[in-house]
Amino acid sequence: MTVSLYNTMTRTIEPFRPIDAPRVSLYTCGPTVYNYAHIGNFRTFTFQDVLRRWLETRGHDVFHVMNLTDVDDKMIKGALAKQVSIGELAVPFIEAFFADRDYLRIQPAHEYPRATDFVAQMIALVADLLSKGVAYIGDDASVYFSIERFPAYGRLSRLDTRELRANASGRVTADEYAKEDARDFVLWKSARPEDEQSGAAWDAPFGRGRPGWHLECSAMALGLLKEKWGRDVLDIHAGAVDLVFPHHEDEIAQSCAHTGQPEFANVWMHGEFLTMSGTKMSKRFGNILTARDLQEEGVDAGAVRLLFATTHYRQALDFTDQALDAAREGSRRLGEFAGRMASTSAEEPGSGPFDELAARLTEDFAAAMDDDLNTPRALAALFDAARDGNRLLDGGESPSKAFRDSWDTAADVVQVLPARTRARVVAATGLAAGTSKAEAHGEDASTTPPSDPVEAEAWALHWAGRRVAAKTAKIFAEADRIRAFLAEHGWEVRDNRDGTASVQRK
RNA sequence: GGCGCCGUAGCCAAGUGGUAAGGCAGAGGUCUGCAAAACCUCCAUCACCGGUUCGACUCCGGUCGGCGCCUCCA
Repeated sequence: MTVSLYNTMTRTIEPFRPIDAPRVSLYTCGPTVYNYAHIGNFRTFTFQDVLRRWLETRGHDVFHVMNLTDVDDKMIKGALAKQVSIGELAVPFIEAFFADRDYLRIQPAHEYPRATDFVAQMIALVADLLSKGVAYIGDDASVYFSIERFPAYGRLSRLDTRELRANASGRVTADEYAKEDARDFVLWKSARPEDEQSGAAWDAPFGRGRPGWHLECSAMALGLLKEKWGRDVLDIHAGAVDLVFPHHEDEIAQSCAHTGQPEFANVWMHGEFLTMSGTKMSKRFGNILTARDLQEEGVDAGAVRLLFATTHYRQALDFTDQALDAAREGSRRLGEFAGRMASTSAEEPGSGPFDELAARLTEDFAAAMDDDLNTPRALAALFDAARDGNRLLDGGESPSKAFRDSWDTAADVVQVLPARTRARVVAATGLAAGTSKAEAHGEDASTTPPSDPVEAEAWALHWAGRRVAAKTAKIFAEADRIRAFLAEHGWEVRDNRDGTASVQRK
């Protein structure tokens, strides 16, 4: 079996054939760093993360580039509002983006080129397009790409089959267009005073100005790929659906006109939107939820990723509290099982039934993922394995190495387990490791938890130990009282089958 | 106006021309001092109307409803 992916260019799912296997070049459109990225953005980045992880699991050597857009209208506007340069505006938001990425357990790309670091390459690209005659300088001194002189234009978004309505989205400001054809797009915008003021203007042979939006991706993708592997065609280019037109369409035009290749990328992948109460999450609608909002609410990234993974990446996903709660609970259950399995000895050879489970999990998970990253089905395989695995554990079977490996592989690709899977265990004697005898008798047991997380856990374990002791002595009222007391402080106590107890922060 | 997507149980969500994965919630059990966890059982006929077919949720046509894109939005 090989991985099959839906290609927006052909509108079909096709077997993925790298140009130079096992090498795979992956270019994904990153954030514009004028603000915090919202979870709609991160849904896309998470889908790309799953894509990359699965390709790597399948043995591909992935070279992943994600650009950071640090020069465009929004950057300039934001910089002017804060009286800083676009470069200064970008720094904190890039840092925030990386922090959010780490929170969501998205693997770092190999390269995060900033548009402003590639101005020289972009200028060279524009110069080349001018010399090739597919670009021209308009009346406003900006440089435009001529659609007319690039007949292949419009293949990705099927432009030939539709008619464009001028400014149908109402998003175009009153830009005067000094273009020969309404569909021509800008490669290089001549400098305006506000560009100069925010540090967004560069000298170029064809006039001082700044790059058009689409230009950076072509310049950086081609530049880095050439440097890395000497190639000028990408294996996969991915982004969200709103980039199909015009962004990716224009990238193709620029890039192919420059390289002379028939394709800029062999596979184009686009993720659907995340909506909030049914409408697209967008800064312009004000219905924004950021990753850090969730983090501050104490939502584990595993739950967020499970929520994302329950819907196929090409389907719209409506973000609701109820859906998030469901994902939290599911993630918790998977984590519970993983924790149970981890607490069994890995030394034991494991039982046959677990080997059968392993075979099924491996096969079902891979089949689902190979089928255009069908994460909902892949999760079903994971949940099946957890259920059946729990049943085997209940029956006293021990997990085999094959099963552990299969589980770890699957769990690693989707990353839907909670970060904290295991509750610490306190022994049946009622004494946690390191607990002194005096403490066990309660002389200096504090009734308020320490603020330090490590000490707090020791504190909770101490009380859990006292509860076990009370239970052993059949003083159930005391045992119940301690459990309620710990619950008040956010700790859950659980009795295990073997007479031990565990604590976990709620 | 053009192009396109979607409508499956209380909620979320896969899926196949032959009678519907999985998750959450709910109900009833097993276990348990209690609780939790875990496991077991139960819980849909796939928006509506026509058509094609031996047979459609799955194919075709239409209706209704929701959503996206249409020049710098992930």
